[in-house]
Amino acid sequence: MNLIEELRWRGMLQDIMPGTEELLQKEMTTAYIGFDPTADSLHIGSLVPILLLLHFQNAGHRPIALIGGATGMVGDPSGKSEERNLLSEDQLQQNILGISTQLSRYLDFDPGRQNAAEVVNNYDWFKELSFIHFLRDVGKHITVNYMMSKDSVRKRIEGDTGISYTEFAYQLMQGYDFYWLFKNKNCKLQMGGSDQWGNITTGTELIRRKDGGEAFAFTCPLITKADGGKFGKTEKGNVWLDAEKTSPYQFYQFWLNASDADAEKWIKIFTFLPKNEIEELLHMHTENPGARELQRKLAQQVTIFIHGLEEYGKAVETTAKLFANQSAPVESMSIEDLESLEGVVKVDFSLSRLKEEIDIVSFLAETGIFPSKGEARKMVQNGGLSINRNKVNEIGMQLNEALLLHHKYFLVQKGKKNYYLIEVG
RNA sequence: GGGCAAGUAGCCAAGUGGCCAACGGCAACAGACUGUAAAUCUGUCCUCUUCGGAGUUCGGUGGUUCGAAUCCAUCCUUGCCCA
Repeated sequence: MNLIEELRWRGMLQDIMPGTEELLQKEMTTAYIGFDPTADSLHIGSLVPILLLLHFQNAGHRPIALIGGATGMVGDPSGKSEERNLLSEDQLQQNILGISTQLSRYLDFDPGRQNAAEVVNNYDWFKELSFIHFLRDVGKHITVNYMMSKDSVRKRIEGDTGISYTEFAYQLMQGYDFYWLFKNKNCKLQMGGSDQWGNITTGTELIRRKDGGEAFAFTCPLITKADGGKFGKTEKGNVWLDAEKTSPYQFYQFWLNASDADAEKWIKIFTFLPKNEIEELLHMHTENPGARELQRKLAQQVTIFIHGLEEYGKAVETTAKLFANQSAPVESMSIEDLESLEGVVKVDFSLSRLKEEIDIVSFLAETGIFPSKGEARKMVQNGGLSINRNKVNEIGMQLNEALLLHHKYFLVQKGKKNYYLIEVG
């Protein structure tokens, strides 16, 4: 299977320009994908582009990850129904740093390799480009009519929020990126999410008109959930690649909780498992979906890829302790079990405060598990709270030392899946 | 610069002087059912609360009124048309 066939099989190919496949057969090709510095860490939404670059590199081609230091200052209108707020320059600097560090972890930069990966920042070429030169060298080649026909622009023009000149010009900047890389890095291919198609084709158009050059592109479908929800969100917000923001345990849990339909698609996209192995897994899953082997494998592969084998091991262990035998009495958990729960939110609580006898609602608010007593109360009244595996049925329940596990801990559950370990001392 | 229209909770959206913390839908969270799944049903969903209430909201500011999301003035933002 060549690269394109493989990506097609994995469901990672949306649009592709004619000639792209031939190009990839013919020569070692350089391709790039852009990453927006909208936060100081990548989240799992950016995982797909990273994986694309890796597949690309594994197929013997040369990947470039572009960080949008310049374009991030402007804002991409694609997929946005409203004008965006600009990030401060300080914030951007921080984000660029965070993201480039992360990217370097996942791609192979070994200079001994002929197709070693590279990270570039488009600020490096935009900082020297004056507005006048940009207008003369870039703007002159693309008509407004052409720019307006792009989906991202047209939606905003037809909608009732409008689009600023700044965001309108965004596609020209991205187009220029492609042109610059084409000229300076012999980069002939751009990849990206399907929402980038319009921006990408502005680039190939610019290369053609300005230089008579031929450039190529393909895009990957945007990841969706079968139930129509947003991909990559949990009750805690985004799922980040940064272990500080989303612990490996929480990361593992995210994938483990994938629905059957999603897991079937995601196993192909988010793992590098070969076709025959995936087909076997899918078969097993159809036979017995309740075993959730597919979700387990998916979570395993992605967690190992992002956080490594060791962190994966801890995540599985924690999962086993918390979920394997949920009806077992909480006493079956040893003090070691509790102490080694990795990635579960841990909170310290004062023993003297506990000795005063504290009602459950105040306790939940004071530990920060809930932002206010009102919210804690609502959750308890909804039957959504357990302490040491016992559902709290009474709003006025008092906590005291006698209830501590191993004289030291409370295991608090918010809903079924969110655990907190409170250490009292 | 002139004319017209619009701005309501995370989003969409109803309300057009008191019965409005504001109909409805989506999203989100929890419960039941299950497989830590989906679908379905139920509850919660501005903030705080001693669960009796209290406080702050309907682009901003000022005003009319016993009383304003609703009326008036003015400013801001956005769209459409004209110059």
